[in-house]
Amino acid sequence: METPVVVNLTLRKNQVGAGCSRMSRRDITSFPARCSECNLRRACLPGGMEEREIDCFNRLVHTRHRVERDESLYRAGDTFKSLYVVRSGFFKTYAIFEDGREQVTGFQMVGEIIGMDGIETDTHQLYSVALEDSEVCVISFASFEEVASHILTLQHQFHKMMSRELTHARGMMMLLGGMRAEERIAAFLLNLSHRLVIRGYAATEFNLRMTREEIGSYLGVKLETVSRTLSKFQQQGLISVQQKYLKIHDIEGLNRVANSAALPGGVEAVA
Amino acid sequence: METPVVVNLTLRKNQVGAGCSRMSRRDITSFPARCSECNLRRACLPGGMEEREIDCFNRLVHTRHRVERDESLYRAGDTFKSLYVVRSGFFKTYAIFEDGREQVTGFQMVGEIIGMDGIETDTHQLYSVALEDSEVCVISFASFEEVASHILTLQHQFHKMMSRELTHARGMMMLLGGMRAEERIAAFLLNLSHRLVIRGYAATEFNLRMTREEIGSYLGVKLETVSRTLSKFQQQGLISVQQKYLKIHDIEGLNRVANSAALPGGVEAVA
DNA sequence: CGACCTTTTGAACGTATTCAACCGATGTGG
DNA sequence: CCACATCGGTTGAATACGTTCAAAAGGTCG
Repeated sequence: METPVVVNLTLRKNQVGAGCSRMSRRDITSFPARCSECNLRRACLPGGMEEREIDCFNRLVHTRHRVERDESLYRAGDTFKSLYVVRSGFFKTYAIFEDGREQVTGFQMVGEIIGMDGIETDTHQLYSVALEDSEVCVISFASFEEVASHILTLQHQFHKMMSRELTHARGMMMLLGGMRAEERIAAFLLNLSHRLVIRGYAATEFNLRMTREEIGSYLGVKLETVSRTLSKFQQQGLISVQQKYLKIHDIEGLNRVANSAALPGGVEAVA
Repeated sequence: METPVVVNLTLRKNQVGAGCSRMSRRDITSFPARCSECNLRRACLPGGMEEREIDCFNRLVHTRHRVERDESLYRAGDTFKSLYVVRSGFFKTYAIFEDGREQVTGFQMVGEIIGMDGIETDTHQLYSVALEDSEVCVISFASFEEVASHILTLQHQFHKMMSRELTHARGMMMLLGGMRAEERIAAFLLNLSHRLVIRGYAATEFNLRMTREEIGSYLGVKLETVSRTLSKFQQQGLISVQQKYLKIHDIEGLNRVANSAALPGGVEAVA
């Protein structure tokens, strides 16, 4: 990476207007709240850093960014410049097969990082789209690497986050390679619930932000199978669903369904 | 990572004898050939580094290590201390479900890195086993991070390698989530072939180092399906197989089978 | 309100799994 | 060195799971 370390406020400036659903310039709100005051700081990149270091890191976060529902954060083929941390809202990433089929590769909620798919080739491999009105913090990757080389904690934290991505991907490989439809869907619900709990939300009651088709695409089953399975879980009294609204009645029961082929490391590692 | 940067020559010393197939001390050959003279250097971690930097990096590689067929390089639960680069031979990594089932998560050949599954938690998540007599270079990760903070090229190269791991894992997610058995197996063969070519081996003729069961586990199908599919490919004149020996007759034909659901980025990204 | 999209549910179908038998290669011990 | 046990691989037949096709209901948004 030869890029000089300069502040890049005009993020993706050449791409505005390239597509109908791209981010437009007015969305850029210059200067976010400070990282040291952000309540996501523990889970975010500065995790484990000292006050002084966080201030230093803070300089990397040039912009906060609004992304409306159905807007792209980036697209496959876009030049990779930045990582994004979800500050509010909900995203999906997906890839497109040559034959046009779309496969969801992940859902990201508050505090999670988006954009690592661009690091290898300096070009994004995936599409990232907001599933609801959202906000992200934008971190210039070149600057980030520069700073990380001065702050070992940060470097290590980043390696851990990439490693966590890998763990997650591996969990998905195991889910897709070794679990049946019911198990996958149970694991998926438990994972969602788990991630919500961590963020202080209710564990057993939430709105699905994605469609059945997106869930199915992510889990490697058809949307009809998702629908049928959710109905079945409802009949069994494990959950209740009406459209996007989902309530888990028997988290232990779901665990039993998922755990008939459970992964070591539990729910975090899956889906 | 609070670990002080010290040379750790007595790699995994407390674990010798813990299991029957562990590496034993006599396997440690102190000091390998120099990285700058290694013909893997381009593809390996020092990729893109200058002569001077490579020398610096070279100091990280404390030991070369023999691992015999069926021996573990590490096991899930082991403390993570080092990354390993395959210098010769062939490995598989796998995870074990709670119910005892084993799932292969990857095959590694010459020049590929093993061990990143330990970074997140400082504990290995996977098992790594040699499928034939092999040799690895051992890189202390703490020292590595230290050095990487001084050599931006190295840091960036490492980020790229982790990112490549992610790309690969994502490719597998797509393969497992979106392809049918025939497609998976075709993609797998093409991927093997591709990786061999890169390393200067014949593209169309090689010995499978793994069993049908391991292939199946990796691809999310049963061993019988692997066997049947290989037989079918043979009948179609695409390949010929006898036991482990495999010859590809029609690489384009295989491509067509795999490409009925091809991934963007081609064969590299898959399997 | 009407058009469209998402979801649900049913029935027929197809692919991969399961169960089982058999073959061949490999390796060990008498 | 051969006999035998074991492991890996192949192949067939029955089964099960998830898909596909189809129709209709429920929501959402202009």
